[in-house]
Amino acid sequence: MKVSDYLATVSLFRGLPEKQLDELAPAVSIRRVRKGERIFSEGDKGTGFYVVLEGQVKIFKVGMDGKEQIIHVFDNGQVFAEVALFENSVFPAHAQAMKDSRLLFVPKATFSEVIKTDPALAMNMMATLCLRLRQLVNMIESLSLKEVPGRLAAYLIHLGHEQESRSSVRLDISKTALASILGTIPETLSRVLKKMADRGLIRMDGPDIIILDLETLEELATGDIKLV
Amino acid sequence: MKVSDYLATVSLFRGLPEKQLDELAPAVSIRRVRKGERIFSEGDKGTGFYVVLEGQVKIFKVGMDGKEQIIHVFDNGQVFAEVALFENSVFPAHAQAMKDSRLLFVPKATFSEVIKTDPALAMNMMATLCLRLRQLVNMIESLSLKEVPGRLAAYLIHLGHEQESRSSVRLDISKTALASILGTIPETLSRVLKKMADRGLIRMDGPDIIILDLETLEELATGDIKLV
DNA sequence: CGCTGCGTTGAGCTTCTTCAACGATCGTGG
DNA sequence: CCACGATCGTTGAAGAAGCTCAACGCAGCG
Repeated sequence: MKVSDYLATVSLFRGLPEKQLDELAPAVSIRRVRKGERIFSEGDKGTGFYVVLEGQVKIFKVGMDGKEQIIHVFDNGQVFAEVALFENSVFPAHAQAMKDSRLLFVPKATFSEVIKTDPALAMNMMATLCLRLRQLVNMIESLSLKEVPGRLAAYLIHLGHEQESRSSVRLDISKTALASILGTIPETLSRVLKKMADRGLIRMDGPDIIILDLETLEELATGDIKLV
Repeated sequence: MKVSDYLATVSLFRGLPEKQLDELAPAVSIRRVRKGERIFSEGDKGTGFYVVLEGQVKIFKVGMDGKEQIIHVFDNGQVFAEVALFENSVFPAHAQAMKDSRLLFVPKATFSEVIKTDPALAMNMMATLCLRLRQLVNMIESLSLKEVPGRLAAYLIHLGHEQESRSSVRLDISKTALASILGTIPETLSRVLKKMADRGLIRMDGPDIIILDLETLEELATGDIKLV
């Protein structure tokens, strides 16, 4: 598989003429990282951005006590760290592989050249950035306006939509990581999950969660009811 | 003052050839809103974006109990609601004037035309979006990793940098609004401010806050110490 | 086999919110 | 000009939510 074929599968590059892809291809490189390996750290100078070819990557901040807040988890085909391209400054958070992964690295200079001359690529990039903005706004809403059960319910529903399965959902991450995404700690998540199971809203089966009562979950997510 | 002169003062349009500005100018309109007036609501279709010529605008989400989380406050010269341009969908949050304001409205279609043909404008726009992204990431960090005193300390320091005054800081918003920005409620903010004043970290004087002990504030912001 | 990381459970405590009340300020209308 | 209501900020007391700390089971893996 050629590099330009990889590029073509990335939504960021969708619709780009082959000519442009061929221009990018020779400059990109593939980086393999192992589970747990740090990809970059907050404050590092951004020399380019990444595409996840295979594996899983988390973007996170660390509080002074060591507690992690996961900002984002990226899977196959997704682009991350584009922020570094436009502010010629530094990464705002850390990136670490959650599984053994293969990443495509696109150097800033090369990409800048292409994007300056290609409005379509610029439009794609802006769409990607806007999508990300939207997600972060929702995350802020969740963190500040909802309690943990509400956030969890929203997350499960979201996951259900993503996996197009109305009844069963697979967590593709550890529960510790999920806790961090939800802005809480494993103990609290465990208790909330248990409570949801007790109430008959879900059933747990290892990495799978079976949604038994979607309606009540939705009421939890909107804050209409509480999980007392 | 011509419309294109207004446009030239906006950082988003900085460096644009006059020709492009003239192209935009006839399509934009000025909208006056009064304090408290809703500019758009979450879920509204985005038909364009805005520039604050004069006044102050807040972007916020509302929890089901009516509690507000302010995502952003925009003052003179700032652009907001650009998100609507690229996803042809809806606004992710509400916008409301915090003071009587004059806004410039730039319709989506016009802007899209120009941006497609002008890489410089596209680059500016991406820089704006990335800056916003960065701010939101920091906000998420704050909300999930720091306690209220830490968030407040970080906010005051940030304000000090912005206003380039190391000792005195003016809140250009109500304390209720500040509470919402910090993801808390006025009562809690009031107590924390009082505690900081008691500890000799700050002194309050109406809308001004005098920073007496920047060093300790910074330790609070990083979580090194607590405000017990 | 023992180690390590993950998940779970319990007890106590901190932080923040809720609810209620009150003072101050400001704009408005009598 | 004063009185009134509304909004904002403050303060107190009580309660809820989630965090910390500690302990333990369990699985995977060297």
